[in-house]
Amino acid sequence: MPTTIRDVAREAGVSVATVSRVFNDSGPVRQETRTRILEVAKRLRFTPNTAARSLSTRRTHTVGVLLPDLYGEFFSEVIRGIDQTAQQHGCHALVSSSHNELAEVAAALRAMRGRVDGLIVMAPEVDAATLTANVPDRVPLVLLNTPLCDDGYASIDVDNRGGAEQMTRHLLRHGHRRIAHITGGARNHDGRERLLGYRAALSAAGIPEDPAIVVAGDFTESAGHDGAVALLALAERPTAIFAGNDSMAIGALSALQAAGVRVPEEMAVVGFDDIPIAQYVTPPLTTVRVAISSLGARAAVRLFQAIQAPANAERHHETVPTELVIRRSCGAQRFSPNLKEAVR
Amino acid sequence: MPTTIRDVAREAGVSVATVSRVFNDSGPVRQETRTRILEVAKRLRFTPNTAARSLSTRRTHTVGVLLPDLYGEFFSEVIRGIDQTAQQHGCHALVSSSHNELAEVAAALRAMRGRVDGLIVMAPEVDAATLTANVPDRVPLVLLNTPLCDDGYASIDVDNRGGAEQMTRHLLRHGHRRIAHITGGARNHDGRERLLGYRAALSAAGIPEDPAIVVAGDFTESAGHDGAVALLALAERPTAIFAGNDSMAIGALSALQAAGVRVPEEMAVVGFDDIPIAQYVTPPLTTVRVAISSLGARAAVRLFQAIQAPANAERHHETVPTELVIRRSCGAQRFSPNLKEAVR
DNA sequence: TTGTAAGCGTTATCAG
DNA sequence: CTGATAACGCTTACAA
Repeated sequence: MPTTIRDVAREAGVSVATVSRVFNDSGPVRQETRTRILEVAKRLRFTPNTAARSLSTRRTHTVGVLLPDLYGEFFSEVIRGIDQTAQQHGCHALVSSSHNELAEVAAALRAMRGRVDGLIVMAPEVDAATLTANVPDRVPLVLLNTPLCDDGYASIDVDNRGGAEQMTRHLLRHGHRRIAHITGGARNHDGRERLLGYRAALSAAGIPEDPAIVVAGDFTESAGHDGAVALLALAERPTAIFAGNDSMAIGALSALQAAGVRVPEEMAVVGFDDIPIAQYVTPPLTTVRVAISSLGARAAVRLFQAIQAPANAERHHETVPTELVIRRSCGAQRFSPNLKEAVR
Repeated sequence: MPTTIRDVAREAGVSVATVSRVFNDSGPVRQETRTRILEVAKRLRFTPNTAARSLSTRRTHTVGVLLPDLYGEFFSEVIRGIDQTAQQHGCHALVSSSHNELAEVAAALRAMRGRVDGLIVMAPEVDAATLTANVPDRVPLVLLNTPLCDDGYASIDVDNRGGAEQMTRHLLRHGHRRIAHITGGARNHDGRERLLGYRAALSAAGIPEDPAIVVAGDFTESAGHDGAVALLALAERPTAIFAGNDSMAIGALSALQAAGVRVPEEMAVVGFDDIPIAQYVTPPLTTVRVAISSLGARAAVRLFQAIQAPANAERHHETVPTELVIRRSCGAQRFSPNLKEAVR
């Protein structure tokens, strides 16, 4: 039996309405009354009941966050960005992770119904049908790194294609002609886009793609490791490995190290994401920087806009730019001596 | 105006009570009636309102998770463990991160009031007073890696001291006499415990601690990097660096690499945690394994026990064991050829 | 097996 | 400036 607004009202000799006004700054209350109420409330350790409040106001002050998986640094950065922004808006983040199957996403979406004021969905494999079938029309939605770009949803993603293209061009510029790619999986949006960027750069340079050096991965270190092992076994080895993300690049690095292949002298290795640890591996990783936590923050900001003004919320797609970060693993640092980028 | 239980009742020609019974499997309902109700509910896309439900039942089906910060892989693993367990219990995780200051913890704690059925608090610097002042007596609580061990709270932590002691002994056994330690910060519980373990092993071996080679860190890669740089500048260098966690060990590795100091030949480097990436750095990192995600899962399991049976919930302290993982960075692998531990 | 109706703790509308 | 009181949507005795 926690203290209720009624207890406070009785004890302070006022009505519940007045107490409510004090706690919500709605309507006028005489200063004297106000302090008395606040005093009583503190003494009684009163905290408004959230459920009752949201039943009445139809606001939960909670945003749902659907994540594909919680592995690695990437997601923890995203959550951080979201959570910080949410806190600034006096809201909480209800997270639900490990959803890779479409059915799981659907279930998670339904489970969020009524618990949240809005939803940030990061499901690289989600489709519009699943979304419309499981999200009530009224809850604002922001999509993060999903394939749906112009279907009338507010969405944000990283410039995967542009970043991958830029990285590939960078390698080409430094003389590489046989550049391998370890993908993020055929069904993953980010992975597919990065592959497309890689291809675009290659074809722009008039280099035909060799399927033998495009190996399938899944964004884990072990996939990167195995991918590199497979590439090393090739009769005609590539001179550079472009991993679909940093985790795989680090896995590749370890495989090369174990095989005695020097990086970058014998093989250049580059990644994507610029996770915090990237600059601390050996050799420091050349990669494509994505401002991960600001990606989350940006999604949250747009979500709150939509929550506050559902009517004129823009449903457009937004692309967060990427930036090439040249460190030592590509062997090209001397060409662009970006010294600030050296370890600390 | 989303569909309510009343709409469904009217449309199905029954009372709200019956609809409620169907949705909660409480009380008997004729099969025929049940199907009809379910049909109508589906057609009307009815979802029970969570707020109303929890106002009535006093259950939120949500557990709060308070985290000190969301950096690095460690926390994302913890969340994953918690979330998975929560999902099994039909619950959600409300996470709140970035709380390092005591005042922030207090605020976050208060903000969770009434929104959660229980709380998992991971605040390495929290004290009993803050807790009791801000958590209603009734909500079950599980403490994760906090200094409070026997104050009548249910708590779990890692065997920091034992693990650190074991690691230090391992280094001693392999001939090291001058072992440096990069700490996790004086105010951090885990960091302090690990330091204590380090000291215990040294003193058991009759080696006096040299304050010059115990440098302060904060669990970030850059602290590890800077710590290693400082150690290298010493007139009398250590022969081994025991970093308080893997992130710092990786930072140290990068500093040594940059300074041209070979690991493990000239300097052994070891860490703590065994984050997923540890086996993929160069050289693969010798460390102390903590089953991180099961740590989170374990906390969640105990929390649900307490939620289900608040009366006889055990308030004891639980220590999760650690395990020495010997890889190459300590230079001792030949002594215990734990080959399965080689990369993949 | 089903219905009625009294809460659950707030907010908000209207009077005063 | 303050007080009654009707929602808000659901659960749950208690009746039927």
